[in-house]
Amino acid sequence: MMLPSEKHVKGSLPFVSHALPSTPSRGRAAEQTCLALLQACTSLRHLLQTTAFLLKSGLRSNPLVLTKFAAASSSLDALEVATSLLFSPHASTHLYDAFLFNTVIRSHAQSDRLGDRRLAISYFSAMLRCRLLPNKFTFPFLLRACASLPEPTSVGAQVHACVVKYGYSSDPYVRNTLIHVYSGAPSSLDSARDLFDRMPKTSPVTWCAMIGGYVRSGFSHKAVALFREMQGRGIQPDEITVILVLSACADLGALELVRWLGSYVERENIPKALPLCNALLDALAKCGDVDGAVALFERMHAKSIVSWTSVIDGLALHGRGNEAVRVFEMMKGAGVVPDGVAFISVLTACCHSGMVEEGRRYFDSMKSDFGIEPQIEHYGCMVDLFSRVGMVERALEFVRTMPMEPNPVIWRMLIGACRVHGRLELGERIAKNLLDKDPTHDSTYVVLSNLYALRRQWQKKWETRRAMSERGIRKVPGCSSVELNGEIYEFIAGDESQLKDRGVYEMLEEIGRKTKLAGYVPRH
DNA sequence: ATAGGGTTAG
Repeated sequence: MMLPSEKHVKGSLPFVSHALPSTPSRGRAAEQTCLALLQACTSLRHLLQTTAFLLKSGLRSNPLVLTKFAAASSSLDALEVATSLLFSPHASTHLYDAFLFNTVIRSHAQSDRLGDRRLAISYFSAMLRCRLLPNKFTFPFLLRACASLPEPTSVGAQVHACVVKYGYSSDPYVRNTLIHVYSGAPSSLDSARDLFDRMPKTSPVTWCAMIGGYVRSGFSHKAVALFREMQGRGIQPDEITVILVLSACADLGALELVRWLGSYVERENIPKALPLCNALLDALAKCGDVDGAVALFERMHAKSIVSWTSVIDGLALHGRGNEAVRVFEMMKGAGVVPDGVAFISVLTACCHSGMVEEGRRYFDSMKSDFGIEPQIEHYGCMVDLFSRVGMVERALEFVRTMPMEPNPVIWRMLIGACRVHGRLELGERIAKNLLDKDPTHDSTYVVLSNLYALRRQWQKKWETRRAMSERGIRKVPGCSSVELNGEIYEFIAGDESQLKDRGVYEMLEEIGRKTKLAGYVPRH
């Protein structure tokens, strides 16, 4: 039988397994064939067939083939196939090279499974154990894995030490990625900023790493401030900068800046790729211009699940639950399959508009129609839904049937429901329980002491306050922001200093008067 | 043969 040539294999896509020789020859021809087969792999089955060929041809010690094999496995989401071959007891590790490890590390770093990303770091250790030197490509791959761990800083700092040890600490790619890693957690934001400030030469990527870090760590106003600094230095924001700043605006409600960014994109002819349109759409909706968002949505020629979800969420957030549900149904009608995030948005819509039975139906349809296992956030939506309409028993029953341990967010929703609907003893029991589990959370104390105040149990209220201060816990003031004439102001509960002279508090009183006139009865 | 920053989430 003739050995299939590279041309033969490429021309016979999809895979033709009968073209495989039964007794493959060794050497260069086998290598070429295997590489071509790997390139043509489009399914797990192809990959396994190619693995069989690879083993039969004695190619398991060929670094080039192994590297391509790792890359092919990665794109087929079959990392374990690659690593079980690469790192089996029969493998001859002395033939490994840095390129192979880079490929394995990159594949694992890109995976959406947390376990894989942790493995990326293990493979780096394995690389060092094989006495291979990491090169300039290794660290950006490795740091990307660190950035998406739940604890980016601790692992990141260890990798940083290696960066220094192997002499890559002045490489701009590595430095940008380090800023990205450190800026992902509030505890290491200062380290990130320090690296950023000491960058000899910045690129738009450097700015984005820092701005994006502020957004991810929940410091959107700092993200906007840094964006202003960037503009002040005459650096042109690129597409990704705009996306990040829009995301900060969505958080801050900075509608004027959103509109400015929209016109900037038009003026500078920045390509309006889908993620940019989605960011603009979401920011408009979150900042209150839901109709503007819907208009943009209708103009967009390409829409993804993100676009639909942003619209649904925007409508839900502004109390337009019926429209949100209608858009969700339109999305399904358009053949877009909802994911877990889309379900959160439609459940939020039901929640904000009191649609209990609709919410229940959507919750059930997640699993039955789409095979999506509800996460704790979805259970949270349901608890919130029942709680808001006063169905405290039903909320409690729902929590009892949850397959996972309720988180503090859910307990606090229940406490809120108990308080609003007069189930004070029950609320007290839950709050005390929660306090035992997590004695460091500030607002649990406040909520409990307010419950005592409602029942006129002043002694207990005082004791709760004392326990709080004895444990050194202070209430972090609630915070929001307002945009006035293009400036963004922090708006902190109990601190009137910054906005005193700007008519903000007069406006607040005005709003308070109007809501009371409309029939609102304030409760504690 | 291989690099850095990116949109939705009670």
